[in-house]
Amino acid sequence: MLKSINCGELRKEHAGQRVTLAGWVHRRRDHGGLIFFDLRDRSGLVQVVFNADVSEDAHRLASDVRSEYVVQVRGRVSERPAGLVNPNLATGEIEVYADELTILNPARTTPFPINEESEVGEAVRLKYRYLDLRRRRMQRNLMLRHRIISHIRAFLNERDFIEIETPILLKSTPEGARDFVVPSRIHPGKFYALPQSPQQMKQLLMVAGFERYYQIARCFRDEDLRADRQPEFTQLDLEMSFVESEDVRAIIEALMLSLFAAVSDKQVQTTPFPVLTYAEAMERYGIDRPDLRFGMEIVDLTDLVAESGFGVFANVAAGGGRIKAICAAGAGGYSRKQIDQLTEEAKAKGAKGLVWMKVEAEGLRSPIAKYLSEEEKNGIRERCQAQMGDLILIVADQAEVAAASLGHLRLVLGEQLGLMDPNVLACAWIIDFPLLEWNEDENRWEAVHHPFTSARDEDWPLLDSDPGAALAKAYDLVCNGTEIGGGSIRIHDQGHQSKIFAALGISPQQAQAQFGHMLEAFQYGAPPHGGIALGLDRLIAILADEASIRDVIAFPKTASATDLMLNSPSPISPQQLAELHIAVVEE
RNA sequence: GGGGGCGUGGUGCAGCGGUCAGCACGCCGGCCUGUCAAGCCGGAGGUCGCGGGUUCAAAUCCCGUCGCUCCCGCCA
Repeated sequence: MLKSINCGELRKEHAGQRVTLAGWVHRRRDHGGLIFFDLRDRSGLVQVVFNADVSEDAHRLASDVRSEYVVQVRGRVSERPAGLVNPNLATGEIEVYADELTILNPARTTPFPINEESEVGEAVRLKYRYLDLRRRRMQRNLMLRHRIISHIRAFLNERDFIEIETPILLKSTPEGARDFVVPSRIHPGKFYALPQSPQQMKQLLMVAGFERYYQIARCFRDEDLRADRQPEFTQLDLEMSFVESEDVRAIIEALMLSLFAAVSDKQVQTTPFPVLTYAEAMERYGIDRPDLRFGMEIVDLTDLVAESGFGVFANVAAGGGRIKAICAAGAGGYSRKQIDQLTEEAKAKGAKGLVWMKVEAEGLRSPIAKYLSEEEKNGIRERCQAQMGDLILIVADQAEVAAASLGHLRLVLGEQLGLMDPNVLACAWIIDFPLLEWNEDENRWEAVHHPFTSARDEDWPLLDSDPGAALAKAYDLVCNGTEIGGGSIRIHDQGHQSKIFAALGISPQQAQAQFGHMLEAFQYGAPPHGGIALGLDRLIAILADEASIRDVIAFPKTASATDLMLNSPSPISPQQLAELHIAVVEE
């Protein structure tokens, strides 16, 4: 080893010891005859002192050293004199008097500072990702990521789960996201697909009798990117045999609580995690992944204003729509401009307009106040539990539009009013999702979760009569308004699976071609089973207080799915193309 | 596919028709034995992303384009 101890581990009790350190020069302070280095390795910083009186050679060499040089230092650990202790440094009670310095490797001036937390444009960070990763923020994030994944493995191993790897070269399926495909050299014109998730494989592992499987699985989806979506991302993929929804949720909830306690100072808002039905979430929060760190729930005013003198309310109510509201506590002072912005936000989600009411000493102040009776105004105020100084926002529209637009406004206001406490983890389960949803464009039913999801036992007959009303044995885990996981109890018999395929408009021939292996497997004694997949990047980002999952991934892609360091994707040679039987078509 | 924001020395930013491309940090040189964002003195460094247009005059206005980013669509 080129070092005897890590920089950041040195403490007062090491005083007097002779040590060898190796690391990067974080910062250099040159006082002429006296030179200080902050020497950095993964463990942290320690101050190294070069005194011309101690070693003239080392001191002379030290004056040539610059930031980010890789050096080896030998010297004696010494307690700092009184008054020279640095309380901001873990190693601040000591320093190392160097008598020997070796430059292991010099460094060019870096394109951005490594030794400070200043903002740097993301393009530059990504081009020099290896330097960005040297900075404290990314070191911290990736070490947190490691601790989280280690904890998950230990927790599941302890509970008899078996980690099994599944193929990266898989088969393309029509359902779901766009596949990344890999051409076959051996089979002209044929392609593998990268897994969107190991869904089918993990079910087949249940058929194989492993009973409890997990995998830290890389998944690939060729869709457009977002702050929380990368073309490749990591899931905790998990599957269990002989379980019901509650069993899967229980083990994941226990895992989450144990994980949070182990790696985070954040407070879990509610345990056990609240369980909301999808319908309830949509009704109260206008979204299927509500941020439960704050209230401001959506209330329904339809019954109060159905006969209102305000024509819009009466007409919407008469037309089968709903009049819904949220009450933003303390936002009664919002300016005209601020309310206009809220109106734009509501319109972006489909609302035709936004009615506002300010609760003031003289009563409700609102452009529509004059059209409302005292009874209506009092009713609204009471239903909204509005206090003096609050702002009530009302949308009258089809139920879905009213809910979606108010759900969006709720998040905008939650942000503006500072209601999203970053030190709180508000987790919840969302259950009873619809099994199917109607795809207008393709004029057919689609699986909401995936085509292997079981309907609730009592809902199977609905597939024939009212497919949209059937609810699934599916569950999502939501934390602070982010969906961090989803799963379901699967279908484990051929009959139900065929019924789903039929409902999805997949012919028996198509089903056989695409999913024949699954249907066949179900005939050989498939156990009842279910599982879940957690988006680890999102979970880690929440725990790391990062807004983008790029900041918890070592080498992420840009929003346009490129790698600025590798310059990928890139063309391949005509020889490679020929071998793969691929012709590139110029557009 | 669509909409918004940004692009100016190495980094972060200011300048948004005409003195002037400026500030901070960094970098280079000098001085300096107790700093820890060391200090002091001096210095170098930019075809203002790229292309076109408007104008007597463009970093500044317009069009296009490229890159980064946020959002919508998309993401079983």
